[in-house]
Amino acid sequence: MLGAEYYSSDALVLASDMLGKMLCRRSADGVVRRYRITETEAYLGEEDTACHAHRCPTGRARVMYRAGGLAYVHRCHMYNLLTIVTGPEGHPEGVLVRGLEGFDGPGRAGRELGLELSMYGSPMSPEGFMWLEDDGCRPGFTVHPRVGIGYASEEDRARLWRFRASEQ
DNA sequence: AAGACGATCCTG
DNA sequence: AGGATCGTCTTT
Repeated sequence: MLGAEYYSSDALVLASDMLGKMLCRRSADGVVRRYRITETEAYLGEEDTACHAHRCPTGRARVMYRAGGLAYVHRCHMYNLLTIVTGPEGHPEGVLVRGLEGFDGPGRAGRELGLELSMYGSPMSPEGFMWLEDDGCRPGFTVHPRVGIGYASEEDRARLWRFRASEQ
């Protein structure tokens, strides 16, 4: 089980590191399901014009300003997406979960996890709804531009901050 | 109070 | 290419 210290690194380091980790979800009936993370994206601070917290510290992204290890659940169209808050308090960053094994895409992953907005800000720990476990899997990966951020600056759109685990 | 838009997905 | 569909933010 990965504890609070794990989430204190920055989102760029953690986005690739989370590939292959198990995302564990305990549902209301107590059943725990585990999903391997296959795709992520990093959102890195106020300077990142693609980040929800860019010049907007009081809106829905306010949880990104807290110390890493919390769930930032937010709605996009009809789907709830999961971003895992990372880094130190006061620096808004996080890792968007864009794919789980068998559930490609952030919306599909969120739907499978049964994400609800009431999980906003909950800790990534067995005390909360979800947590991460490391079972030793260390996949190779490829890097890509982030998706769906047409509103961001040209240089931020060009950053290769999306990470996909290689097929094995 | 009303409108615009989105870190998406599905269908045709 | 376009519709679904709702929370959040912006504008009246």
